Amino acid sequence: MDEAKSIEMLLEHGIRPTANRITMVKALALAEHPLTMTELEDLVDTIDKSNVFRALSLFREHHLVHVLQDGADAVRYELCHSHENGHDDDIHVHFYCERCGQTFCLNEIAVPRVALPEGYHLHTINYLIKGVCPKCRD
Amino acid sequence: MDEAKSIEMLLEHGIRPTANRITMVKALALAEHPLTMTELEDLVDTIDKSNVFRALSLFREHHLVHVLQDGADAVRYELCHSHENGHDDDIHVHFYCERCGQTFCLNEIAVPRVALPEGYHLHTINYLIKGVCPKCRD
DNA sequence: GTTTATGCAAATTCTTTGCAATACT
DNA sequence: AGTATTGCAAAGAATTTGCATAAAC
Repeated sequence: MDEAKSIEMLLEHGIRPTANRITMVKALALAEHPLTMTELEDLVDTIDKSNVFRALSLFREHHLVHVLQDGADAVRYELCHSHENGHDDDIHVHFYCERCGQTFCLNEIAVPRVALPEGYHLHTINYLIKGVCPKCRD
Repeated sequence: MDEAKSIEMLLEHGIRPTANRITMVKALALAEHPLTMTELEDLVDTIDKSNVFRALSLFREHHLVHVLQDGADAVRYELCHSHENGHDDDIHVHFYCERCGQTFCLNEIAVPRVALPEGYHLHTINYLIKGVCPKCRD
């Protein structure tokens, strides 16, 4: 993702596009997988982890990233690809390979909905499949 | 859950029923919600946390408990209610209330399946809905 | 008597906060 | 000037390991 696009994304979400934040958005966009905070820290290693933490919190609040847990109980962050109404509309299925430990986005697969009991109000859904990926299947 | 039932559950999963483990199974069974390791530690506070940790790891390996993440990115443990073929068959929907922070098991709602791309092998699914529960809805 | 489980202490890792310095408007 | 952002350091919390003792078989 180029500079201009990163800045645009930040502005769209009401976040001031500082140099660090732009760097972080680019790193998140480049990674094919959702990143842990630690992985992101390593990718942008000029930026202090406290700042990475605070920026990610900000991104979350403004729905620029969403959060998911991988099968190894780690928290991972991923850029939201759509965000029309304050909700995360791009809730898609994630796959965690128990052999290689990688987390994949299955962007093409939409999360199936369930009928919630009376009174429950849905905001977003995390759908994570654990298993073995094609590469590890052999 | 009574002593005998707890022992039976442990034995069924090939785990030696020590006093501590029985206590832990009872605590997990009594709790209506999935518990974090810390919560379980507090419930069984005569047992050291290292032992709680090791027992939970053992329970996981033997599919006596399964793991899920709540909406606050905490790891929670819950007794498996069925376990016929080495997989968790009782994969049901969980609901995390963003207002009160509680995690509910919606036992009656089965997790809908998706068609996985070629080569992916499914083992289990985590389905977590985040939103607002009836009590917090007012 | 050998293996397994336990408690205590401590190491590790991950997350979060305080605060002074810097950059932005 | 005034507000927002940043880096550094350090605090806090959660998880994990080493090792010596105790319990189970």
